[in-house]
Amino acid sequence: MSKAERTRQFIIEASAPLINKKGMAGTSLSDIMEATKLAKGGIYGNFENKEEICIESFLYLRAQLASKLDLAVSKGKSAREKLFNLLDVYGNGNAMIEGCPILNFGTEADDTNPFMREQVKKAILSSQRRLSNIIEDGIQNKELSQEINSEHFSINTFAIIEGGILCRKVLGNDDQMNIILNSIKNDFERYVL
Amino acid sequence: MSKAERTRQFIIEASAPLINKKGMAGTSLSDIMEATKLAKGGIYGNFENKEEICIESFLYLRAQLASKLDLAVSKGKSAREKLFNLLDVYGNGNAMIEGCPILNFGTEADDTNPFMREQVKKAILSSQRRLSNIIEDGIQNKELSQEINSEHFSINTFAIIEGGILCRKVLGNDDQMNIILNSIKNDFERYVL
DNA sequence: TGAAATAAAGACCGTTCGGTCTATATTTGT
DNA sequence: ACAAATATAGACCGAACGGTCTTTATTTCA
Repeated sequence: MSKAERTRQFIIEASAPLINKKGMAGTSLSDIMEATKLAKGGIYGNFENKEEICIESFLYLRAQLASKLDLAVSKGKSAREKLFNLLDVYGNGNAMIEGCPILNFGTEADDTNPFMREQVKKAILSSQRRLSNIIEDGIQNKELSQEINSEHFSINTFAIIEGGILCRKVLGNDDQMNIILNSIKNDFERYVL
Repeated sequence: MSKAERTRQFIIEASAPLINKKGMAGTSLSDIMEATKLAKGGIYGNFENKEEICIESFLYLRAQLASKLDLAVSKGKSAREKLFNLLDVYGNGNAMIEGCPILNFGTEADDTNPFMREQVKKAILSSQRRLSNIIEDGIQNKELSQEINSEHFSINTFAIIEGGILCRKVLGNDDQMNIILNSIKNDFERYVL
Protein backbone atom coordinates (compact mmCIF):
# COMPACT_ATOMS: atom_id res chain seq x y z
CA MET A 1 0.00 0.00 0.00
CA SER A 2 1.69 3.18 -1.16
CA LYS A 3 1.74 6.36 0.89
CA ALA A 4 -0.87 7.89 -1.40
CA GLU A 5 -3.17 4.91 -1.03
CA ARG A 6 -2.86 5.03 2.72
CA THR A 7 -3.54 8.75 2.83
CA ARG A 8 -6.51 8.37 0.55
CA GLN A 9 -7.97 5.71 2.78
CA PHE A 10 -7.26 7.81 5.84
CA ILE A 11 -9.09 10.78 4.34
CA ILE A 12 -12.09 8.60 3.57
CA GLU A 13 -12.22 7.14 7.04
CA ALA A 14 -11.92 10.54 8.67
CA SER A 15 -14.46 12.23 6.39
CA ALA A 16 -17.11 9.54 6.16
CA PRO A 17 -18.63 9.96 9.64
CA LEU A 18 -18.63 13.71 9.16
CA ILE A 19 -20.37 13.61 5.80
CA ASN A 20 -22.81 11.00 7.06
CA LYS A 21 -23.69 13.37 9.88
CA LYS A 22 -23.67 16.81 8.26
CA GLY A 23 -24.57 15.82 4.74
CA MET A 24 -22.68 16.29 1.50
CA ALA A 25 -23.74 19.88 0.93
CA GLY A 26 -23.36 20.63 4.63
CA THR A 27 -19.77 19.41 4.86
CA SER A 28 -17.19 21.87 3.61
CA LEU A 29 -13.63 21.32 2.56
CA SER A 30 -12.45 23.09 5.67
CA ASP A 31 -14.44 20.59 7.73
CA ILE A 32 -12.57 17.81 5.98
CA MET A 33 -9.27 19.62 6.40
CA GLU A 34 -9.90 19.91 10.10
CA ALA A 35 -10.99 16.29 10.49
CA THR A 36 -7.92 15.02 8.67
CA LYS A 37 -5.49 17.70 9.85
CA LEU A 38 -4.36 17.93 6.25
CA ALA A 39 -3.94 20.99 4.06
CA LYS A 40 -5.67 21.38 0.73
CA GLY A 41 -2.68 20.04 -1.17
CA GLY A 42 -2.83 16.80 0.75
CA ILE A 43 -6.48 16.36 -0.01
CA TYR A 44 -6.58 17.45 -3.64
CA GLY A 45 -3.50 15.38 -4.37
CA ASN A 46 -5.61 12.33 -3.57
CA PHE A 47 -9.06 13.30 -4.81
CA GLU A 48 -10.38 15.06 -7.88
CA ASN A 49 -12.94 17.08 -5.97
CA LYS A 50 -15.25 17.08 -2.99
CA GLU A 51 -17.82 14.91 -4.70
CA GLU A 52 -15.33 12.11 -5.08
CA ILE A 53 -14.72 12.21 -1.33
CA CYS A 54 -18.47 12.01 -0.76
CA ILE A 55 -18.88 9.04 -3.05
CA GLU A 56 -15.97 7.15 -1.54
CA SER A 57 -17.24 7.97 1.93
CA PHE A 58 -20.62 6.49 1.15
CA LEU A 59 -19.07 3.38 -0.36
CA TYR A 60 -16.89 3.00 2.70
CA LEU A 61 -19.78 3.35 5.16
CA ARG A 62 -21.94 1.01 3.12
CA ALA A 63 -19.19 -1.61 3.08
CA GLN A 64 -18.59 -1.23 6.81
CA LEU A 65 -22.26 -1.71 7.58
CA ALA A 66 -22.59 -4.59 5.13
CA SER A 67 -19.73 -6.50 6.69
CA LYS A 68 -21.12 -5.92 10.16
CA LEU A 69 -24.49 -7.28 9.04
CA ASP A 70 -22.99 -10.16 7.10
CA LEU A 71 -20.95 -11.16 10.12
CA ALA A 72 -24.02 -11.07 12.37
CA VAL A 73 -26.01 -13.15 9.90
CA SER A 74 -23.24 -15.66 9.43
CA LYS A 75 -23.15 -16.32 13.14
CA GLY A 76 -26.76 -17.48 13.13
CA LYS A 77 -27.32 -21.20 12.82
CA SER A 78 -30.96 -21.09 11.77
CA ALA A 79 -32.94 -18.67 9.63
CA ARG A 80 -34.53 -17.36 12.78
CA GLU A 81 -31.20 -16.81 14.45
CA LYS A 82 -29.74 -15.17 11.35
CA LEU A 83 -32.62 -12.72 11.11
CA PHE A 84 -32.60 -11.91 14.81
CA ASN A 85 -28.85 -11.34 14.79
CA LEU A 86 -29.27 -8.96 11.87
CA LEU A 87 -32.02 -7.06 13.64
CA ASP A 88 -29.91 -6.79 16.77
CA VAL A 89 -27.26 -4.90 14.81
CA TYR A 90 -29.86 -2.22 14.19
CA GLY A 91 -31.09 -2.42 17.75
CA ASN A 92 -27.65 -1.97 19.19
CA GLY A 93 -27.24 1.79 18.91
CA ASN A 94 -23.46 1.98 18.85
CA ALA A 95 -23.33 -0.12 15.70
CA MET A 96 -25.12 2.68 13.87
CA ILE A 97 -23.79 5.64 15.78
CA GLU A 98 -24.05 8.24 13.10
CA GLY A 99 -27.18 6.97 11.43
CA CYS A 100 -27.72 4.83 8.39
CA PRO A 101 -25.77 5.94 5.31
CA ILE A 102 -28.52 4.66 3.02
CA LEU A 103 -31.01 6.92 4.72
CA ASN A 104 -28.70 9.91 4.96
CA PHE A 105 -27.17 9.82 1.51
CA GLY A 106 -30.37 8.55 -0.10
CA THR A 107 -32.54 11.42 1.03
CA GLU A 108 -29.93 13.97 0.04
CA ALA A 109 -29.03 12.47 -3.31
CA ASP A 110 -32.42 11.42 -4.60
CA ASP A 111 -33.24 14.66 -6.37
CA THR A 112 -29.81 16.11 -6.95
CA ASN A 113 -27.13 13.54 -7.66
CA PRO A 114 -27.93 10.72 -10.07
CA PHE A 115 -24.63 8.89 -9.65
CA MET A 116 -24.92 8.84 -5.89
CA ARG A 117 -28.55 7.84 -6.15
CA GLU A 118 -27.49 4.86 -8.21
CA GLN A 119 -25.00 3.81 -5.55
CA VAL A 120 -27.66 4.07 -2.86
CA LYS A 121 -30.02 2.08 -5.03
CA LYS A 122 -27.52 -0.75 -5.20
CA ALA A 123 -27.12 -0.59 -1.43
CA ILE A 124 -30.87 -0.85 -0.89
CA LEU A 125 -31.23 -3.78 -3.22
CA SER A 126 -28.38 -5.65 -1.61
CA SER A 127 -29.76 -5.00 1.88
CA GLN A 128 -33.06 -6.43 0.76
CA ARG A 129 -31.28 -9.32 -0.87
CA ARG A 130 -29.54 -10.16 2.39
CA LEU A 131 -32.96 -10.41 4.02
CA SER A 132 -34.61 -12.41 1.28
CA ASN A 133 -31.69 -14.83 1.21
CA ILE A 134 -32.27 -15.62 4.87
CA ILE A 135 -35.93 -16.32 4.19
CA GLU A 136 -35.36 -18.37 1.07
CA ASP A 137 -32.71 -20.48 2.74
CA GLY A 138 -35.08 -20.97 5.65
CA ILE A 139 -37.82 -22.21 3.35
CA GLN A 140 -35.39 -24.50 1.56
CA ASN A 141 -34.26 -25.99 4.85
CA LYS A 142 -37.85 -26.51 6.00
CA GLU A 143 -37.34 -24.10 8.85
CA LEU A 144 -39.95 -21.69 7.57
CA SER A 145 -43.44 -22.03 6.20
CA GLN A 146 -43.75 -21.68 2.45
CA GLU A 147 -46.44 -19.12 3.11
CA ILE A 148 -43.89 -16.43 3.83
CA ASN A 149 -43.25 -14.24 0.80
CA SER A 150 -39.53 -13.55 0.85
CA GLU A 151 -39.76 -10.59 -1.50
CA HIS A 152 -42.51 -8.86 0.43
CA PHE A 153 -40.90 -9.69 3.73
CA SER A 154 -37.56 -8.22 2.74
CA ILE A 155 -39.10 -5.05 1.30
CA ASN A 156 -41.30 -4.50 4.32
CA THR A 157 -38.57 -5.25 6.81
CA PHE A 158 -36.04 -3.02 5.13
CA ALA A 159 -38.52 -0.15 4.95
CA ILE A 160 -39.67 -0.38 8.53
CA ILE A 161 -36.08 -0.48 9.78
CA GLU A 162 -35.15 2.64 7.83
CA GLY A 163 -38.23 4.37 9.15
CA GLY A 164 -37.25 3.25 12.62
CA ILE A 165 -33.79 4.74 12.21
CA LEU A 166 -35.37 8.04 11.22
CA CYS A 167 -37.55 7.99 14.34
CA ARG A 168 -34.63 7.09 16.56
CA LYS A 169 -32.56 9.98 15.25
CA VAL A 170 -35.31 12.57 15.39
CA LEU A 171 -36.99 11.47 18.61
CA GLY A 172 -33.66 10.91 20.30
CA ASN A 173 -34.37 7.57 21.90
CA ASP A 174 -34.62 3.88 21.11
CA ASP A 175 -38.15 3.20 22.33
CA GLN A 176 -39.84 3.15 18.96
CA MET A 177 -37.02 1.23 17.35
CA ASN A 178 -37.34 -1.46 19.98
CA ILE A 179 -41.07 -1.72 19.36
CA ILE A 180 -40.39 -2.01 15.64
CA LEU A 181 -37.73 -4.68 15.99
CA ASN A 182 -39.92 -6.70 18.32
CA SER A 183 -42.84 -6.46 15.92
CA ILE A 184 -40.69 -7.77 13.09
CA LYS A 185 -39.64 -10.66 15.28
CA ASN A 186 -43.17 -11.46 16.40
CA ASP A 187 -44.52 -11.36 12.86
CA PHE A 188 -41.73 -13.57 11.72
CA GLU A 189 -42.33 -16.19 14.40
CA ARG A 190 -45.66 -17.01 12.76
CA TYR A 191 -43.75 -18.59 9.89
CA VAL A 192 -41.24 -20.58 11.90
CA LEU A 193 -42.10 -24.25 11.66
CA MET B 1 -53.47 40.54 4.95
CA SER B 2 -50.85 43.22 4.49
CA LYS B 3 -48.51 43.36 1.54
CA ALA B 4 -45.67 42.12 3.72
CA GLU B 5 -47.67 39.17 4.96
CA ARG B 6 -48.63 38.25 1.43
CA THR B 7 -45.04 38.49 0.25
CA ARG B 8 -43.85 36.46 3.17
CA GLN B 9 -46.33 33.73 2.40
CA PHE B 10 -45.43 33.85 -1.27
CA ILE B 11 -41.75 33.40 -0.48
CA ILE B 12 -42.53 30.40 1.71
CA GLU B 13 -44.69 28.76 -0.91
CA ALA B 14 -42.10 29.31 -3.62
CA SER B 15 -39.16 28.18 -1.51
CA ALA B 16 -40.65 25.19 0.28
CA PRO B 17 -40.63 22.74 -2.65
CA LEU B 18 -37.10 23.80 -3.50
CA ILE B 19 -35.77 23.33 0.03
CA ASN B 20 -37.64 20.05 0.37
CA LYS B 21 -35.89 18.87 -2.77
CA LYS B 22 -32.38 20.26 -2.48
CA GLY B 23 -32.10 20.40 1.27
CA MET B 24 -31.49 23.32 3.59
CA ALA B 25 -27.73 23.42 3.14
CA GLY B 26 -28.10 22.72 -0.56
CA THR B 27 -30.47 25.59 -1.24
CA SER B 28 -28.78 28.96 -1.58
CA LEU B 29 -30.24 32.41 -1.31
CA SER B 30 -29.80 32.87 -5.01
CA ASP B 31 -31.91 29.75 -5.56
CA ILE B 32 -34.61 31.37 -3.48
CA MET B 33 -34.21 34.67 -5.30
CA GLU B 34 -34.62 32.92 -8.59
CA ALA B 35 -37.64 30.93 -7.45
CA THR B 36 -39.38 34.03 -6.11
CA LYS B 37 -38.04 36.49 -8.70
CA LEU B 38 -37.33 38.79 -5.78
CA ALA B 39 -34.13 40.64 -4.93
CA LYS B 40 -32.38 40.28 -1.61
CA GLY B 41 -34.12 43.30 -0.15
CA GLY B 42 -37.48 41.72 -0.80
CA ILE B 43 -36.48 38.56 0.95
CA TYR B 44 -34.56 39.96 3.91
CA GLY B 45 -37.27 42.51 4.52
CA ASN B 46 -39.53 39.60 5.35
CA PHE B 47 -37.20 37.11 6.99
CA GLU B 48 -34.40 37.37 9.49
CA ASN B 49 -32.18 34.89 7.71
CA LYS B 50 -32.13 31.77 5.57
CA GLU B 51 -32.82 29.50 8.48
CA GLU B 52 -36.12 31.22 9.17
CA ILE B 53 -37.15 30.53 5.59
CA CYS B 54 -36.22 26.89 6.05
CA ILE B 55 -38.21 26.56 9.24
CA GLU B 56 -41.27 28.24 7.79
CA SER B 57 -40.97 26.12 4.68
CA PHE B 58 -40.99 22.96 6.73
CA LEU B 59 -43.97 24.12 8.77
CA TYR B 60 -45.80 24.97 5.58
CA LEU B 61 -45.12 21.60 3.95
CA ARG B 62 -46.02 19.76 7.12
CA ALA B 63 -49.31 21.65 7.38
CA GLN B 64 -50.10 21.02 3.72
CA LEU B 65 -49.50 17.31 4.09
CA ALA B 66 -51.39 17.16 7.38
CA SER B 67 -54.47 18.76 5.89
CA LYS B 68 -54.36 16.45 2.90
CA LEU B 69 -54.19 13.46 5.23
CA ASP B 70 -56.83 14.79 7.60
CA LEU B 71 -59.16 15.38 4.69
CA ALA B 72 -58.63 11.84 3.39
CA VAL B 73 -59.24 10.38 6.83
CA SER B 74 -62.34 12.46 7.43
CA LYS B 75 -63.90 11.11 4.25
CA GLY B 76 -63.75 7.56 5.58
CA LYS B 77 -66.86 6.27 7.28
CA SER B 78 -65.29 3.33 9.11
CA ALA B 79 -61.89 2.86 10.72
CA ARG B 80 -60.97 0.64 7.82
CA GLU B 81 -61.99 3.25 5.28
CA LYS B 82 -60.19 6.00 7.17
CA LEU B 83 -56.95 4.07 7.26
CA PHE B 84 -57.15 3.01 3.64
CA ASN B 85 -57.88 6.56 2.51
CA LEU B 86 -54.86 7.75 4.43
CA LEU B 87 -52.65 5.10 2.87
CA ASP B 88 -53.89 6.02 -0.58
CA VAL B 89 -52.56 9.54 -0.12
CA TYR B 90 -49.09 8.03 0.18
CA GLY B 91 -49.77 5.66 -2.68
CA ASN B 92 -50.86 8.40 -4.98
CA GLY B 93 -47.49 9.75 -6.11
CA ASN B 94 -48.55 13.26 -7.05
CA ALA B 95 -49.72 13.95 -3.50
CA MET B 96 -46.13 13.62 -2.38
CA ILE B 97 -44.34 14.88 -5.46
CA GLU B 98 -41.22 16.19 -3.85
CA GLY B 99 -40.93 13.61 -1.14
CA CYS B 100 -41.95 13.66 2.49
CA PRO B 101 -40.82 16.74 4.43
CA ILE B 102 -40.51 14.70 7.62
CA LEU B 103 -38.04 12.40 5.93
CA ASN B 104 -36.15 15.14 4.11
CA PHE B 105 -35.88 17.68 6.91
CA GLY B 106 -35.58 15.02 9.58
CA THR B 107 -32.52 13.34 8.12
CA GLU B 108 -30.82 16.66 7.50
CA ALA B 109 -31.64 18.25 10.83
CA ASP B 110 -31.13 15.35 13.22
CA ASP B 111 -27.47 16.01 13.91
CA THR B 112 -27.16 19.67 13.09
CA ASN B 113 -30.23 21.72 13.93
CA PRO B 114 -31.91 21.15 17.29
CA PHE B 115 -34.79 23.55 16.72
CA MET B 116 -35.68 22.01 13.40
CA ARG B 117 -35.30 18.55 14.86
CA GLU B 118 -37.85 19.52 17.50
CA GLN B 119 -40.30 20.61 14.81
CA VAL B 120 -39.84 17.34 12.95
CA LYS B 121 -40.31 15.46 16.19
CA LYS B 122 -43.69 17.11 16.66
CA ALA B 123 -44.62 16.24 13.11
CA ILE B 124 -43.73 12.58 13.63
CA LEU B 125 -45.71 12.35 16.84
CA SER B 126 -48.75 13.95 15.30
CA SER B 127 -48.57 11.67 12.26
CA GLN B 128 -48.50 8.71 14.59
CA ARG B 129 -51.32 10.19 16.61
CA ARG B 130 -53.47 10.45 13.51
CA LEU B 131 -52.97 6.74 12.97
CA SER B 132 -53.55 5.70 16.55
CA ASN B 133 -56.71 7.79 16.70
CA ILE B 134 -58.14 5.84 13.81
CA ILE B 135 -57.38 2.57 15.57
CA GLU B 136 -58.66 3.66 18.96
CA ASP B 137 -61.88 5.00 17.50
CA GLY B 138 -62.26 1.73 15.65
CA ILE B 139 -61.90 -0.27 18.82
CA GLN B 140 -64.33 2.00 20.62
CA ASN B 141 -66.89 1.55 17.86
CA LYS B 142 -66.46 -2.24 17.91
CA GLU B 143 -65.16 -2.17 14.38
CA LEU B 144 -61.78 -3.52 15.37
CA SER B 145 -60.57 -6.31 17.62
CA GLN B 146 -59.22 -5.22 20.95
CA GLU B 147 -56.16 -7.27 20.16
CA ILE B 148 -54.76 -4.56 17.94
CA ASN B 149 -52.21 -2.43 19.77
CA SER B 150 -52.84 1.08 18.56
CA GLU B 151 -49.49 2.40 19.72
CA HIS B 152 -47.48 -0.34 18.08
CA PHE B 153 -49.58 -0.22 14.96
CA SER B 154 -49.12 3.51 14.53
CA ILE B 155 -45.37 3.37 15.13
CA ASN B 156 -44.88 0.46 12.76
CA THR B 157 -47.10 1.92 10.08
CA PHE B 158 -45.50 5.33 10.20
CA ALA B 159 -42.01 3.83 10.01
CA ILE B 160 -42.74 1.50 7.13
CA ILE B 161 -44.33 4.30 5.14
CA GLU B 162 -41.33 6.56 5.61
CA GLY B 163 -39.05 3.71 4.59
CA GLY B 164 -41.27 3.16 1.58
CA ILE B 165 -40.96 6.79 0.57
CA LEU B 166 -37.18 6.49 0.74
CA CYS B 167 -37.30 3.43 -1.52
CA ARG B 168 -39.63 5.13 -3.96
CA LYS B 169 -37.36 8.14 -4.26
CA VAL B 170 -34.13 6.22 -4.59
CA LEU B 171 -35.37 3.32 -6.71
CA GLY B 172 -37.42 5.64 -8.87
CA ASN B 173 -40.61 3.63 -9.00
CA ASP B 174 -43.71 2.79 -6.99
CA ASP B 175 -43.45 -0.99 -6.97
CA GLN B 176 -42.09 -1.39 -3.47
CA MET B 177 -44.38 1.27 -2.06
CA ASN B 178 -47.37 -0.57 -3.46
CA ILE B 179 -46.22 -3.80 -1.87
CA ILE B 180 -45.77 -1.99 1.42
CA LEU B 181 -49.17 -0.32 1.36
CA ASN B 182 -50.86 -3.59 0.49
CA SER B 183 -49.06 -5.35 3.31
CA ILE B 184 -50.26 -2.76 5.77
CA LYS B 185 -53.80 -3.24 4.52
CA ASN B 186 -53.61 -7.02 4.68
CA ASP B 187 -52.18 -7.02 8.18
CA PHE B 188 -54.84 -4.60 9.27
CA GLU B 189 -57.69 -6.70 7.88
CA ARG B 190 -56.93 -9.35 10.49
CA TYR B 191 -58.27 -7.02 13.15
CA VAL B 192 -61.44 -5.91 11.39
CA LEU B 193 -64.42 -7.49 13.08
C1' DT C 1 22.53 6.80 1.40
C1' DG C 2 21.58 9.73 -2.16
C1' DA C 3 19.04 10.91 -6.37
C1' DA C 4 14.59 10.64 -8.59
C1' DA C 5 9.85 10.40 -7.76
C1' DT C 6 6.04 11.55 -5.23
C1' DA C 7 3.22 13.65 -1.67
C1' DA C 8 1.80 17.53 1.09
C1' DA C 9 1.81 22.53 2.40
C1' DG C 10 -0.28 26.68 1.96
C1' DA C 11 -0.49 31.06 -0.69
C1' DC C 12 -3.49 32.23 -4.10
C1' DC C 13 -7.58 32.44 -7.32
C1' DG C 14 -12.24 33.69 -8.86
C1' DT C 15 -16.85 32.72 -7.34
C1' DT C 16 -20.55 32.39 -4.39
C1' DC C 17 -22.10 32.54 0.07
C1' DG C 18 -25.32 34.83 3.65
C1' DG C 19 -26.35 39.22 5.02
C1' DT C 20 -26.60 44.77 5.32
C1' DC C 21 -27.97 49.19 4.00
C1' DT C 22 -29.48 53.11 1.39
C1' DA C 23 -32.07 54.82 -2.17
C1' DT C 24 -36.29 54.15 -4.71
C1' DA C 25 -40.84 52.40 -5.48
C1' DT C 26 -45.15 51.01 -3.82
C1' DT C 27 -48.91 50.67 -0.33
C1' DT C 28 -51.73 52.55 2.83
C1' DG C 29 -54.94 55.44 5.34
C1' DT C 30 -56.95 59.93 5.24
C1' DA D 1 -54.97 62.35 -4.31
C1' DC D 2 -51.53 63.07 -1.34
C1' DA D 3 -48.40 62.44 2.59
C1' DA D 4 -46.61 59.22 5.69
C1' DA D 5 -45.46 54.61 6.19
C1' DT D 6 -43.78 50.56 4.36
C1' DA D 7 -41.80 47.30 1.15
C1' DT D 8 -38.42 46.14 -2.47
C1' DA D 9 -34.27 46.79 -5.47
C1' DG D 10 -29.71 46.08 -5.88
C1' DA D 11 -24.97 47.84 -4.89
C1' DC D 12 -22.04 46.49 -1.48
C1' DC D 13 -19.62 43.79 2.25
C1' DG D 14 -16.46 40.42 4.46
C1' DA D 15 -16.19 35.59 4.90
C1' DA D 16 -16.14 31.12 3.20
C1' DC D 17 -16.53 28.33 -0.65
C1' DG D 18 -14.25 24.73 -3.97
C1' DG D 19 -10.29 24.34 -6.47
C1' DT D 20 -5.21 25.32 -8.52
C1' DC D 21 -0.37 25.67 -8.52
C1' DT D 22 4.27 26.26 -7.08
C1' DT D 23 7.33 25.36 -3.53
C1' DT D 24 8.94 22.36 0.02
C1' DA D 25 9.05 18.00 2.47
C1' DT D 26 8.91 13.20 2.43
C1' DT D 27 9.05 8.52 0.33
C1' DT D 28 10.95 5.33 -2.40
C1' DC D 29 14.16 2.44 -4.51
C1' DA D 30 18.72 1.62 -6.61
